[in-house]
Amino acid sequence: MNAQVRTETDQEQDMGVRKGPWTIEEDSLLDHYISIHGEGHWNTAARCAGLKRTGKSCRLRWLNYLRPNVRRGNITLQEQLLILQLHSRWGNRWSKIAQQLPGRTDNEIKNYWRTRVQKQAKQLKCDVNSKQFRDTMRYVWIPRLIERIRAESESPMDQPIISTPTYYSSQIDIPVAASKSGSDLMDQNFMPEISGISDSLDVHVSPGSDLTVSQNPPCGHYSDSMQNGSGSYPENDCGSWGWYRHGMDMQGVEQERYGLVGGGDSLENLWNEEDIWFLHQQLM
DNA sequence: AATCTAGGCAACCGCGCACGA
DNA sequence: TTCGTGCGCGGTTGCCTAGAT
Repeated sequence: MNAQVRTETDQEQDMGVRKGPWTIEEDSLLDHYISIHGEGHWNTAARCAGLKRTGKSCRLRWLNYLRPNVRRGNITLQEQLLILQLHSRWGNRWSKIAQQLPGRTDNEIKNYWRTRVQKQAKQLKCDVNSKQFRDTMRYVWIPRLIERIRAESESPMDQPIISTPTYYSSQIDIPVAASKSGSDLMDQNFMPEISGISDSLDVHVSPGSDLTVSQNPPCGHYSDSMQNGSGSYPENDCGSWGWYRHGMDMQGVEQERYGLVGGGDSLENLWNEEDIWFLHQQLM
């Protein structure tokens, strides 16, 4: 390293900047400072609050932990569903996705994705960006989640114990309250029979898990028609499922079988705006 | 009971953007 | 226009813990 180019890290070390887990005292100092001066100006906050932390570290601690109304743990089915859908639309735009999940942080959603979703991709022996994985998510997991949401709404006594009661108020009864069954959350025009598709994918979801695949076909088992393309689908503004607009067979099949018309991106329409808006309202 | 391993999560790092001087 | 600073974001790392052996 050029001796004259001092990095931020070098300077932090000189200043005795603390790293690692936050202590209760540090939390208290930061919380107290922000309660008086408000958010922002993180470097100033770190300095004036008497914290030997970087502004970045203070900001992160506040946003991910100290901030009021931060929800922790227990990603709900509805939230999982929304995450899957929004990720399909926006890709790894974690902060943008987090904005649609009140109380959730981008970090938490990112961790959820990496630990739960990517784990499933690993079990499938394929990449999260592969067509197989996307199809599995679309045709198996999302319908499965919707079914579970519907099942829970129909038998509220079976609902799991929730850590944040205010969130799980009666309004969580999504399908009933909005005259939409769980499956209605998915635009039927875009959902072929789940069984048929999942059979063709040779993928089965374990009944008791959210995103658990019980049979793991290597990607090579995937039918040629489903593997049309390179296997990598660069993300675009229309979502990480942008591959769908590239003349994939499934699009033609769906259009033929379900009468898709119009020039819209069929994955964009996997859920319509109303569905996404409605789910979002349930989470507010 | 001790050790190993994998999962989950908090925190850090580096990059890029916005903005003001 | 350039430079410095602050901030936000996505990617990565490393620690802690629970379960398996």
